[in-house]
Amino acid sequence: MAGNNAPRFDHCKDCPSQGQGIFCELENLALNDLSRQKITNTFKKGQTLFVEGNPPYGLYCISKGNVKVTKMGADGKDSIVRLVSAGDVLGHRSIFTEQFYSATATALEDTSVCFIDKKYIMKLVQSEPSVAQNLISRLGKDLGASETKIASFSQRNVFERICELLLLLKQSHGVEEDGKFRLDIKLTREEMASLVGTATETLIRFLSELKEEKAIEQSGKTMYIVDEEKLLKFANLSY
Amino acid sequence: MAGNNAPRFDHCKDCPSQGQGIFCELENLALNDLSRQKITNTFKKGQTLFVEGNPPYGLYCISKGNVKVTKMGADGKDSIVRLVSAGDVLGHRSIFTEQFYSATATALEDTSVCFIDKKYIMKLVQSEPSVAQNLISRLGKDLGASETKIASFSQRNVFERICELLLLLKQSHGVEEDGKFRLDIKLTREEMASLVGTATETLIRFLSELKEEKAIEQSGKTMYIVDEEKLLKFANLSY
DNA sequence: GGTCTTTCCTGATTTATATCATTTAGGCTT
DNA sequence: AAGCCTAAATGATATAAATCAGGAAAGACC
Repeated sequence: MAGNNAPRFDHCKDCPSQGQGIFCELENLALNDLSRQKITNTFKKGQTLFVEGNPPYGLYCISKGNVKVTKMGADGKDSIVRLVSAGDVLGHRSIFTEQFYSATATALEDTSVCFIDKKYIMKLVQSEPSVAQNLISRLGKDLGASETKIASFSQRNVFERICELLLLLKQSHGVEEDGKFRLDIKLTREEMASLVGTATETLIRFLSELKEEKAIEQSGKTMYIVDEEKLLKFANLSY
Repeated sequence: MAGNNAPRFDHCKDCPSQGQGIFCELENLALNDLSRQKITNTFKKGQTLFVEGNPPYGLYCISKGNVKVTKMGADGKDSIVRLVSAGDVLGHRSIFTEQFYSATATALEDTSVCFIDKKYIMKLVQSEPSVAQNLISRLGKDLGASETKIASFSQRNVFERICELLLLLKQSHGVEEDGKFRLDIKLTREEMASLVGTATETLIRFLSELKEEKAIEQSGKTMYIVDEEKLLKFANLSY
């Protein structure tokens, strides 16, 4: 209906999060209302959705692209504390804790994001138990992943954590392509190093080792998981 | 009314969590019902409330004592990922994610805990928006603390993390006593080391250093924060 | 009060990883 | 296609923190 260059107001029922989003259980009527309320934004690679220290404006639903969540360090060295992908929500932590954003969200590639006003999402949580429950579930999973990472820092060395990261990325962003798994996410070495909490040089060294071991492959910027078993063994994991 | 040795069914309105608990906004009627539903348990130091890998039974509300949440490592070396104190809830993460317990909860001292059945708390989240919202807020804060810890692992050295831990403990368990702050929580050196992700010997060395610097004091098993400013400076923090 | 066991503490040594310093290779831009 | 810039890779060295080892308190138990 809308012209070619008109702003797009896609309906929520066409969202790629379908089936695992927090609004999936909403009735048609409520979903229509939500669709009218939300605003669809696009962010280019490197642009920030929100910045640490600012007051939260609302909830973000990623419909396309990957986003990193970072916390600033004392000497300007940021750490990635979470990755958020299409179908995930973002900013849900800060809204309900009545705290300012405790981290910065930056687009890793060109992303498309639905924004839902704080007031509206607060109302929705009051009136729609399914939304509340899904938010609780989401936060619970995020907390679980976060605590797993904390334990990893204490219990595993850098090499093991790198293998663990590759396995996690395979799980969340792996796309099967003739036997291998292409990682459908664009991360620099620096970003990967930040994810496991090590120096960039150290990460690169171990990645080279994993290439020699034929556990991973690389073609241009894209990385492939070739031998998952090997990574599992290296990481001292069994999942 | 009840006899001296009868099991105790204290009413929720007498709970020490008052004012910050997740059930505070409940009407009298709902609170009475909850009080009848819950079971009050006691755990001695070292006993487990629940164990990693088991299915979740329900929600725990700590009414007295401190509890550590640990994740097992490959070589049997556990890491503490969270501390839970009187007024806090526990087990809330696993209930709604439909996952098994991803960690073990162990009493650090003799504790008193209210247990609320899984079915009942699920129902409560559906029917009482305030409970849902408080749970979201709790989880959000937990996630925030957890991600702060992740960033600390990447950005700070062991000495800085130890100072940070002492500051956090002062905030959560500090009791002012003639100028100093007594830490009202019983942690072994091994447990403190686990909290910052270092070796016990290393932690002890740095604690000795902090004693020499007159930043902390110790009398028997109890620890005192003497000079908060110094700790803030050492930790490279400003909060 | 004395033994036993656990926790705490200090010292010496090793090692994993950070840091510093170059080199190489990909991606853009013109 | 040549040049430029940023990211990736590798080598050499430094260092923070782990590990190994032994002793001193401090509780626990009889």
